Amino acid sequence: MKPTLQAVADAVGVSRSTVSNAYSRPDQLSAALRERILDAARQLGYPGPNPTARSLRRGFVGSIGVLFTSQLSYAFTDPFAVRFLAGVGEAAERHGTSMLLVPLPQAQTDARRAVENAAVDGFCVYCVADEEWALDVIRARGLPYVSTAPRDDAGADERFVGIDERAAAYSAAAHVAGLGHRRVALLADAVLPDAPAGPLTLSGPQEVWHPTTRGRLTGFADAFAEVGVDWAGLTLLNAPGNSRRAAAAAVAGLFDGPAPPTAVLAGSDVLALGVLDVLAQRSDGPVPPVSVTGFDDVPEAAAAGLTTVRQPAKEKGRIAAELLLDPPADAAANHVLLPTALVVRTSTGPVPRS
Amino acid sequence: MKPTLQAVADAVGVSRSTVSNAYSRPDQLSAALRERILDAARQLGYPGPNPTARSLRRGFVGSIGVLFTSQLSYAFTDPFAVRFLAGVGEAAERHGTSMLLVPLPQAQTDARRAVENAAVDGFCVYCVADEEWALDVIRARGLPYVSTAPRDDAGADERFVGIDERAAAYSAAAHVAGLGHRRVALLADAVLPDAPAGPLTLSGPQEVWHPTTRGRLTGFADAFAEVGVDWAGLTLLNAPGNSRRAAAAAVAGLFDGPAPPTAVLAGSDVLALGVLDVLAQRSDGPVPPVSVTGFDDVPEAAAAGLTTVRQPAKEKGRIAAELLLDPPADAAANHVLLPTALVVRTSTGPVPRS
DNA sequence: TTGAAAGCGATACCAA
DNA sequence: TTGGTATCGCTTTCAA
Repeated sequence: MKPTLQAVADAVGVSRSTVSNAYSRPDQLSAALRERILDAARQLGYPGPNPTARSLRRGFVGSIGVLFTSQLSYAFTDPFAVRFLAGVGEAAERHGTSMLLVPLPQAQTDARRAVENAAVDGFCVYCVADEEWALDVIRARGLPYVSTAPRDDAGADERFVGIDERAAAYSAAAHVAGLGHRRVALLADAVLPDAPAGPLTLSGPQEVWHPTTRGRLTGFADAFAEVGVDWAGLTLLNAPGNSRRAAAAAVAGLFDGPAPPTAVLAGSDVLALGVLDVLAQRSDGPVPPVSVTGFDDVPEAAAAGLTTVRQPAKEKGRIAAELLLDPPADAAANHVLLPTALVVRTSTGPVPRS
Repeated sequence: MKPTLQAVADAVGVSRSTVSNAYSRPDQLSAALRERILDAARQLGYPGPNPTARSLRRGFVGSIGVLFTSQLSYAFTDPFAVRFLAGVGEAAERHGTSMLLVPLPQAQTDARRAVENAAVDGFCVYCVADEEWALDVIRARGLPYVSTAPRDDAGADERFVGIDERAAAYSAAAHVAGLGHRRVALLADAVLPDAPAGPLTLSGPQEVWHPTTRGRLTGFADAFAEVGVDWAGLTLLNAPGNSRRAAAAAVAGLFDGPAPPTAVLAGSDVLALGVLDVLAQRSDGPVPPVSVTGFDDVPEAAAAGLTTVRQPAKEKGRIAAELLLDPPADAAANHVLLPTALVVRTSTGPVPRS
């Protein structure tokens, strides 16, 4: 039987309250008595107050949840997600708070249950797919949360950290348009739920399912509309899962037609790198170069010479956690927009004369 | 006031037990009643049983802790650690268990407190530095744990997953020795606690502080002893923090002497990459090439052409978590040794004729 | 400075 | 199938 606080109290001959105070409120008893209690505890092998019982009584846990609306492995596989986590960890560490990573089962019902059962004081929601159901549960639990995906119906008091997806995407597309590209493919994750990898037809970017993807595709479209290429003139490709492999699958055969695109704008670096993988393997004779852009500026992008839009990944995580751990009094400050920057490298260039 | 289970019971006109059963043991009541209860709960905005109260009563939490005896940021920065985490996540996901990442404050006392307070059912201990104190706390709490560092006094029942550090390191060193190198530097993290970056003198590898580092350095020494280079003939360098930067600091000036080493054996890929960084920047005239080996075979190693010892990172994490989540009945199976393999790339070559 | 008593919100046994 | 009752281990007024 593991010793409890009661056992220590009995051993020393004081009440439970006093032992509790010895741990949590040293100023409530004499230093001597405290020492005596702590000694007895050591003697008995009492490991300190049971965390769960303490949490129940106190009403808070001392840890924040990080929710990835996807497989948990995504959190450690996607380079952007990893840097986001690093930021959360930094803030959590400074705050003396733990991070709980909650895996979500595939089935909706079980996933809800998982969010309901997470012993946390709040959530950072890293949105990979639909998250509305998760936010519902979190709100029902009365827990605070910070979202990183733009939400149309976000209340003014909703805590958010993110970027201006549309403007950021525009900057990349305007660069490519400025280089003269007109036959262009747009490649993104989660264009529609459950759509397979490959081309897709939508009547406009507003039909895109995922809010982040929607923002980026809209920005891409903005830039090309300005140079006379409307939405119908762009090739839209879905790459479910946001992986290099998905990107490769999505662009399969893309360059084999009579008038292949001269540029591919990807919704993430990971996808862009997947496209570069494919292009690098096309050694079937001299091929006109294809311009490729990414999004995020993950570490791998620099080595690959990828032109991309930089957004501060770690910062995003850090701020998300800080917004959760000590929310600014000023309501407006709960909505943070991070800066982005177009980083031009070697993966983009003028349209080749054919 | 948030509704409690009691409130739901009152609303439906049943007892608390029945409501509890509706959530946790559906087979204990009629489907009709269960529906009625769940409906009422929805109506009242009851988010399901309070996780903390449930944990207290049930005696377990449903999450495992991952302990990095270092800054939490290490977990997301070090490529090997990230892959380890991915493995843990995979197992946790399959098991429906959450992962708690516990940041450890610098001060020992606070760090102990953090381990005492973690609401988990067990720990995966990823050893970066001294971990003995943490294991003490965990044992006092009566919680199971899995260690990844070889421990001299490990009981037979201690769960462990790792590699034969010494033999693995030997394979790399033997390769380098076989190429003819005799003037060699060994570079490692945590050779001695609190030692600064740079050269260090020890009377033998058994004096090395950290068990993992000790194993690897011993393996290196084994190989060179076989070709007549004893411990005193090797240059030992400490690189605290296991970062590229630490490696760079450690080898500063190393190649400027009259008889510089022709090879550097690093205790990790990260350190080896740091050495390659330094070597790449030495553009002061034609320099004889220096052979470099790493350890781990992280993703970055391949691109850098680093000769290294591969160990299965993700596998290690996965098995650690599995050992924790459902320990094999067979005691011997609680001690898992993973295979390693020497991967020869371009960073090693024959000794240049000077 | 110390202790008595009242929960925190739920679960599980056992009886009905 | 359902409900009563006794905990789970601790914290926190409040009174002494």
